[in-house]
Amino acid sequence: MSTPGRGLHGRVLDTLGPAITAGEYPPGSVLRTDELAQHFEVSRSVMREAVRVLESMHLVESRRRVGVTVRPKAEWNVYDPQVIRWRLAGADRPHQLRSLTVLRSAVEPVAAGLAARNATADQCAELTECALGMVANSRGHRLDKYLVHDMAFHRVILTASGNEMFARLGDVVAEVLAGRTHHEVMFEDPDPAAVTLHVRVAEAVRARDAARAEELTREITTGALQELDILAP
Amino acid sequence: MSTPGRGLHGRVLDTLGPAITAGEYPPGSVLRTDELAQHFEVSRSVMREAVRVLESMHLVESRRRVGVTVRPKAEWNVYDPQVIRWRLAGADRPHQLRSLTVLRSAVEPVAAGLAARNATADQCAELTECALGMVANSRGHRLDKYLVHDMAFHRVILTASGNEMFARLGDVVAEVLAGRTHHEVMFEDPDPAAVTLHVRVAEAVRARDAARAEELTREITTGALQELDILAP
DNA sequence: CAGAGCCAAAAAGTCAGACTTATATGTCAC
DNA sequence: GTGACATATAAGTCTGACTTTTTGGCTCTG
Repeated sequence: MSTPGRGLHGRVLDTLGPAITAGEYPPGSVLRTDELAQHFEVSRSVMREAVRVLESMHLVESRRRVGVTVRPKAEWNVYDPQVIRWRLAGADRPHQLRSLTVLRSAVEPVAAGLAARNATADQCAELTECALGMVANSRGHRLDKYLVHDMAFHRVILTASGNEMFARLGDVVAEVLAGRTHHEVMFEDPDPAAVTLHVRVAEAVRARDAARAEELTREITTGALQELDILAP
Repeated sequence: MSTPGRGLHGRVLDTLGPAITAGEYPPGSVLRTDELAQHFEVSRSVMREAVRVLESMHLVESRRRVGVTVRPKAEWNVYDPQVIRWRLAGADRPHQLRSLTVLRSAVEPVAAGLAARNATADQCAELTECALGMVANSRGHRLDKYLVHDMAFHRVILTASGNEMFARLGDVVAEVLAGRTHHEVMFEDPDPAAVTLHVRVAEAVRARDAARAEELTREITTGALQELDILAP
């Protein structure tokens, strides 16, 4: 998923990015390129490249005679996959997870509706395959295998919608689902009702029933939201 | 909105970014840092910074011994405001506009529902103010003033939802609305029905009626979609 | 004492050149 | 043909000198 160590500047970002998104340097903090370069033991050129990347994510702003200032959270490019990963790895993971789940609840139903209209035969087949895979691994503590099919299912839906903006959320959704399985409380087998819903969505898409696909997906995402409310009311 | 000329590397990006997103360099094309530096008449350090930014947007990939290769469109960070702006300014503007409008149709209704739950008194007031501003400028070719209130209205909804991911779409929606007014066919006064819907959304939010706010907003975004279908069926 | 204007320091920005490192590709022996 | 090896190439890194912008204080004046 991630691309660790793609150059020295990447190594710097791997620790500076998480530090900033975790609020270690509060908004308004001023950093100096030279000091950072010394601290990370890299040349100024490398440090400057790293700062440029942070700047393009709107995490910081670089101004002459003042330095590199951390921007308020509200201005960050929260859709940048890198930023999302950093935040999911940090302290406000729960908050981030909730935000993303709400986003899912808005996007996925509409995407499913579009998928019912636009999915190719191959995509329909892949969808049912994923759903069957979920069913097959829904009992007996096979959470890992279940997860693989679950992620694939949602990715296919988003891709099959035919909307590039939706498609690009595949990674995000996958990360949310993985996070739920690995870090949150999910020891037991998945909810059978949820599994059934996935199967029915696949059927609806195959049957080109957009309204039903949308409604069923809405039930899935609503379930995901409720799950969060139960964990952290 | 944009930040023109924030350094030499920014100047380079202003022409190289649009060129890439416009497909001027098709996916797989190989660029060389040195050649680019010469072409733009900047030093290699500056060019490298520009490349790093493009890389963080997943527009290109830089590899040793190979060069800077343009990535396939499907991998671009299409949520990056900068990328969105570049694409809106380029050839696939219609396509981008459609994608964004579909995204709006998914997000805004849910955001409105949440706004009805979470909006502060101030935000409710601001919302009605915007709606009234729209009404006041809905007749007599006052499209510019109407647009200002329209953009503000949707921005307030997205912000008041309390979801940071939704809030960050304020700029995008504003740009879509502005685009529709300035570049697409919209000589006449706005549809009176749409104006009324905005007023009713404001009322619903004030009345804390989430379901109604969501449904009314869905009608607004559906209208926006139909508008596109009429223009380019 | 207030305000305008000026000066100097500070930090980012830019450049040029030398050197290092990874790696794609071609070559040669087997 | 296959594997090991050599080579060329382009990115990556570092350093040091120089430029530019901007801020904050200082002075001069009314």
